[in-house]
Amino acid sequence: MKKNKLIVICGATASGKTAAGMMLADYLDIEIISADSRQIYKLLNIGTAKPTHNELKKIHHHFIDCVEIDANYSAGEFGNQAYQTYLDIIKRGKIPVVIGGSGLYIKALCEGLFESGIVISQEIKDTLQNELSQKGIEWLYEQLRQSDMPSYLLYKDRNPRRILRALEYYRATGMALSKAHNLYKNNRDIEPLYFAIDYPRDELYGRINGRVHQMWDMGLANETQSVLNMGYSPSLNALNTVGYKETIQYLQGAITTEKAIEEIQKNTRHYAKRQLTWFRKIPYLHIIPSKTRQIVETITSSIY
RNA sequence: GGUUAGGUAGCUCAGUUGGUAGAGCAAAGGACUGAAAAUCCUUGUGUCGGGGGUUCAAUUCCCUCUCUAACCA
Repeated sequence: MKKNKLIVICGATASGKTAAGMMLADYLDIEIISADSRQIYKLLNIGTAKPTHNELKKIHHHFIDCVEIDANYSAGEFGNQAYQTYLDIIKRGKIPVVIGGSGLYIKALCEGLFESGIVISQEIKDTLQNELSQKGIEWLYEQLRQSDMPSYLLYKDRNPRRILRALEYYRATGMALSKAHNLYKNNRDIEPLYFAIDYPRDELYGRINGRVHQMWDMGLANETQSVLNMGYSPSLNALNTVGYKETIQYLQGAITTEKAIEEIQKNTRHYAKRQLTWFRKIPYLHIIPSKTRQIVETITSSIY
């Protein structure tokens, strides 16, 4: 099967991905598939640095503002939906361009996560959550040893999220997650062309610090307050997001404005660092210096 | 000028009954196939403010200088 090339622009937060997309649109007839796990939510605008109304009007963006803030969403779901969107864009004769900072979302779209069609019940998840808080991570880890040896060896760091995930899959299906990974491969007929926008670290951190101030001045606190006023719980996954979790603390009176801004800046830097770790390992990654002209030139020249 | 409390890792501090020191945070690196802006792992040598003294040995005791804070003049 001949694989279709797919342009993917990644990069840490605040590295100018949106702007790069806008530049590209002047040269190519593109539609953007956003691979961003937070811009996908409705109501979260300022803190997620969503593209502006004008930008959204200029280029058709997919997967922005399309999930309720209290919905359970996942990378796998995104991967499948975005793949359909990708096929549709191709069919209409346009060029799809993936832009985003969520590494796992990009992977889910371009490579596909494993696919077994299993939906895990809330009951199983809640039970495991209780076991974690009552019996502790070591007990769960031991459960994993008995049910899924490869995962047991893989998750030596005792990351509760990953152990929980492996166990819930096992309890729901009776099959080890590691086995399912090998059994249900999901190959996509996509040949991704990865481009990463690169900034010197201190310059990137400077941009992040500046942008957080902008967000605050644009009314991040008001936006957060109005979401809470609608009755949504502060513990929603969507609100467990850099920018919002600190602002919630501020609104609750736990920290000052200055502290909130500092914390958001710091946590955004941490986030950016994790993104860079993820992107660095992508094979055949084209690294583009942070000059928009070069971004367009590099991308257009490499797709033909 | 005087008194007191301090000057220990980038920051906030702990500690050594004298044998050259350790936490948290920051920072850096890493993992991550359905919660991923999430979650988790690894990494700590620094003239222990300067100088002198006592001692086999001082960052730790003594003297002195210096800086900071508070209070008293």
